[in-house]
Amino acid sequence: MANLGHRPAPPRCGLLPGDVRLHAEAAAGLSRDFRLLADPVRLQILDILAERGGEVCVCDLEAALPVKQPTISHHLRLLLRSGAVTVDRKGLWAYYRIDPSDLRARRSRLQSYLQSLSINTQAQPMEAINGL
Amino acid sequence: MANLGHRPAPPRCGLLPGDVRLHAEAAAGLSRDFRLLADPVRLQILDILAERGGEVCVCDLEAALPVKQPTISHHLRLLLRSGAVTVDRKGLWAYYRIDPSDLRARRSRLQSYLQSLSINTQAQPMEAINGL
DNA sequence: CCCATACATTGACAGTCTTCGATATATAGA
DNA sequence: TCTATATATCGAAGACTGTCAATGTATGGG
Repeated sequence: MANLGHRPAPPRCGLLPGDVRLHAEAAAGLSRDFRLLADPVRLQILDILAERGGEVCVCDLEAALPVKQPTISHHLRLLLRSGAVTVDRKGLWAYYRIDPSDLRARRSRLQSYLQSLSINTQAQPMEAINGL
Repeated sequence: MANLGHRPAPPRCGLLPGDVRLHAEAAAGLSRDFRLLADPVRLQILDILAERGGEVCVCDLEAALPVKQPTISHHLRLLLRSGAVTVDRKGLWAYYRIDPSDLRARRSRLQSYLQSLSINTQAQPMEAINGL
């Protein structure tokens, strides 16, 4: 119905129906993971938290980063709500730290997506992927 | 000059000067990498390109994805300008494919950042990291 | 109590991003 | 040359995001 004589016989145009290997739901979840890391300030916050594991208060971050305190609190809330970091409040201070198990899970997800991208670009046969 | 008697002796507040392990420039570059992958449609496009390595035209993507053709062209342009994909125009069709070496470089960058985050969260002594 | 400090929250603004209709460009068959 | 198709581009609308001043909340010293 789509090829009535005017098309120059496209090699495989319109062959994909509506189902893709990575369906919309999984793509949305993955994109959320990537989006959390798609901001330079958040990347720096996580780096500082990792560098000094466990004894970083907000004022430390404020001193080290090029943004004001409300902005840092905003980013920390995003990191907190996504589960990437935890808080430990002591007196006036709030000590944030990376949640190691969450980080592992997150890295595993991103890695396996990026890995799946490169399987077929290395000129490997399809059978190697279908086994996953 | 900052501790004049009213501060309850904060453990290490304000210790970080202005230099962080991950400086702003590197963080900006990394965040650009993550941002490219921070959209579900782009993730699906890359997945489809990887699944069928090399013979995917825009109309294939249009048939498989939940967005209209101008949107797909827009995302393809972003992927193209960042170097993640290449085009091969033949007649009416444009065949996009993943650039394997760019993908490798990109994955290596993201991986080494995520790796650096987890070193200190595994309860390792500081000396192990200072050696890097 | 009063005050200083650390951090959170609010509200507003500016910039960016995604999306799509409309339109343009290019290619190829008749 | 005329028409149909594939893709690109333009322009605008709407949503989302990062930023910060102002303000609120809680804690602790004097």
